[in-house]
Amino acid sequence: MPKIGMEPVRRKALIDATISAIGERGSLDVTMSEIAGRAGVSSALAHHYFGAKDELLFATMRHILTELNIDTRRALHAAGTARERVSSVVAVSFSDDQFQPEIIAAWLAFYVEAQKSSALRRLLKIYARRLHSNLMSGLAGILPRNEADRVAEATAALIDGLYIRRALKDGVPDAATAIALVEDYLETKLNGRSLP
Amino acid sequence: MPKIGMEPVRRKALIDATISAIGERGSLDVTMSEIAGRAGVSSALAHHYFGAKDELLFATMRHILTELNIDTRRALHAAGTARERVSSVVAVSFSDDQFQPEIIAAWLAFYVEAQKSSALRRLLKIYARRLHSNLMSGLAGILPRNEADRVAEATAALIDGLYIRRALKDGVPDAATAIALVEDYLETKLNGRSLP
Amino acid sequence: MPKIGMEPVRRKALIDATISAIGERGSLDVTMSEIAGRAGVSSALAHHYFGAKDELLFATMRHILTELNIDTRRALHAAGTARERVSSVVAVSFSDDQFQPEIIAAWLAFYVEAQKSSALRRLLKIYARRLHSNLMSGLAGILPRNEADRVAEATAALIDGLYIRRALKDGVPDAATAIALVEDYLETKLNGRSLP
Amino acid sequence: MPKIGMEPVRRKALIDATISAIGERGSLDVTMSEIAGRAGVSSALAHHYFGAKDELLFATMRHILTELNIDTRRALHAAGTARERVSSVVAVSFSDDQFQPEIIAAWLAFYVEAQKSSALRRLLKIYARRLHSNLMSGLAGILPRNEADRVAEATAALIDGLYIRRALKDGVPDAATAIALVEDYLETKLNGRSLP
DNA sequence: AATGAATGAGCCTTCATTCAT
DNA sequence: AATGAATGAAGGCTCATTCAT
Repeated sequence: MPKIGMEPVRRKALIDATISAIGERGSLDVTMSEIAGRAGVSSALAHHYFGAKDELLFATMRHILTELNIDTRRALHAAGTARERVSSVVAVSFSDDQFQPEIIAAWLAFYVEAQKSSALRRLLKIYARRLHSNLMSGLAGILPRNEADRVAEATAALIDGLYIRRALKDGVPDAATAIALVEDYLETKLNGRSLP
Repeated sequence: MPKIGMEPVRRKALIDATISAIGERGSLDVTMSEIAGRAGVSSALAHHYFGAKDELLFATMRHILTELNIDTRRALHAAGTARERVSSVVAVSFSDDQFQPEIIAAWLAFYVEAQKSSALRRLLKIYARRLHSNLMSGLAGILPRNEADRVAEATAALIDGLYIRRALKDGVPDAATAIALVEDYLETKLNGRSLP
Repeated sequence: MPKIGMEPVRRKALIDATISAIGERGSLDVTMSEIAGRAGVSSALAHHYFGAKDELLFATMRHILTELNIDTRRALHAAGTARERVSSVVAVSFSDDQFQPEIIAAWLAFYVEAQKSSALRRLLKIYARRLHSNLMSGLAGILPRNEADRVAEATAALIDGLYIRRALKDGVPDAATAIALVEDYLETKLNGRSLP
Repeated sequence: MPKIGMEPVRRKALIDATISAIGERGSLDVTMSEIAGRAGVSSALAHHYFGAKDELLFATMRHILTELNIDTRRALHAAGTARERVSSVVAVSFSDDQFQPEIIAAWLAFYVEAQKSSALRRLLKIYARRLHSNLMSGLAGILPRNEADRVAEATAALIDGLYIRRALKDGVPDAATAIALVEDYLETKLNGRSLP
């Protein structure tokens, strides 16, 4: 077997391993050895490719955000009406790819870490801004700007809130229930409304 | 004067120190020495009173929850109508005592830690249940049980979501805006409704 | 046995251990564990008292310099004439306490480390300045300022040079020979001279 | 073009890179990667040609010594009288090629490393012996053997001492001053002397 | 001839925890 | 009631070195 061009393979494996490790431990308190072990390589190699733990974590968060963004783009593209745009954004947030224990745990852990790391904070702010603007891309066609803004804000908070509650595990809303809750809110707010 | 009856004083000081340390660092990654230092005692003493770091953290979370509960009890007691009961629960969540950076950071950090510690998880579930039942104590007088349940669920998620978004700091909703968002949601859902 | 007031004891033990470790290895490439082990404590304790390896090394160098300075002070105090002052400075440099393998090796190693550490460099410069001024305290009474300065410079270089050559071990000048060489130089330069 | 006969080119490049790396860092604590990088090759290649770091360092020291020896040979060849021979040896030691920060730092670093490595120690002893015999090749024509030996010893120590002091940088003797100091010493010792 | 890939070993450092006083 | 003394255990990171290509 040729051993060339391994870099992208290893990077991907390490990021995946990071997600699963964080998911299992439920926090960023995972060792580089643990991560490297899951990826089937030595911890030295993880350092070789990412320089430091911080950077591996950062790359992982960025990866998650990128995936979310890709999914969202795709969903928005498939949406027809403004109303559908809004729903599709919500739907992606609770899709099987996103709303799974490991990703949720990672998400939460990164929120905490963001308190210390300005790089991570920046990343999460980008996510927040994107979510808002994605929601607005639909809401702006239905409600007056002002109101649309407020509804987008609330919807985003609702999504994050459902994520955090999901983290408590057992008993709490599954994806379907979560979506229903958000849609119910949207329905109430948008009911009978539509810009002329 | 003999130094007698210091225990409650030290416990309180250590818990306060824990909150402020967590608030400043933004995570539970604070050392026992750091906490003890803030409380003006040796780390050995912290162990003497709490046994282990876990237990100090646990006691701290319980303290925060207890405070929240006391505030809520008081607010509910002062509320007249069912509608007021709902609003008072929301108001307490965003009161000056609760919605401050240190407490928010601690809150978030505990959510993450709860993934590992079942004791903490239990505590947070109690909080979730209490919040739900407090909201229900008002909503049940206005909406049919089923619907009330759903609104309570959404309201709780909304509150938590606003907390988490506040953690990203700058620019994000202050207490007044946060309350307005929740109240707006409630208004829409309860508008014109009232059990006969 | 009471275990209080150990700090000065441990600091001393650790510094001594550092000197002997450096002396044996012949360089600063000694591990904290090695040093701590020689001092009969854990490496964690070494960090507890000195914070970091750098600081332990720095403290060690300072210790050596301080000892040298004390010895020199004492010798100068005992010296009668200006000529005797010069000789006493030289004598101390090659005294049993200073001119021993361990100290010489440490000395040399610190010179190298000084290239990287400005703190150490400062320390060694202080040593150089002190040596010069100590020599001058005698020479100034014998030669005109200009010439005295030059002789002091050469004497200092000679001393350092003999140290470095001693580091190569076996065969090379022992203390007596070293002193003889320096004194021979001084004799030639000072012969028949004395300020009126 | 086939890349043939690269060996000598690479060896030279690696040795030069080693000197400059050591000179910059001020110690032998340079990584193989750093050295290889400076030479524009991979660290694996450095191992390919030199086997191990030790050997690269050894080869580097030998290179420096060889250069010094060549320069000295040439200078001695050009010298007419015995007195000139002595001066030419001194002059080479402080020539632009030798008395430059990088070389001085390397020199010093190697002295330290020699404590551990007997191979290096042997090398430095050869240097010491050569320096002595080169000086003697002049002094023996002027002073009786005994005295000549002593003066050679002192001169060598003086040279090394001036090197070490130069390592402390700023303010300390430049080449001209260094030479003046040594020549002044020689002048005093040789003044009016000459073997019949 | 040359290198990317990979690792084992080791070091500094941190920290919760214990214990004697 | 309180603390200084002390440590074991563990983690991040570095680096010389090897190997397959």
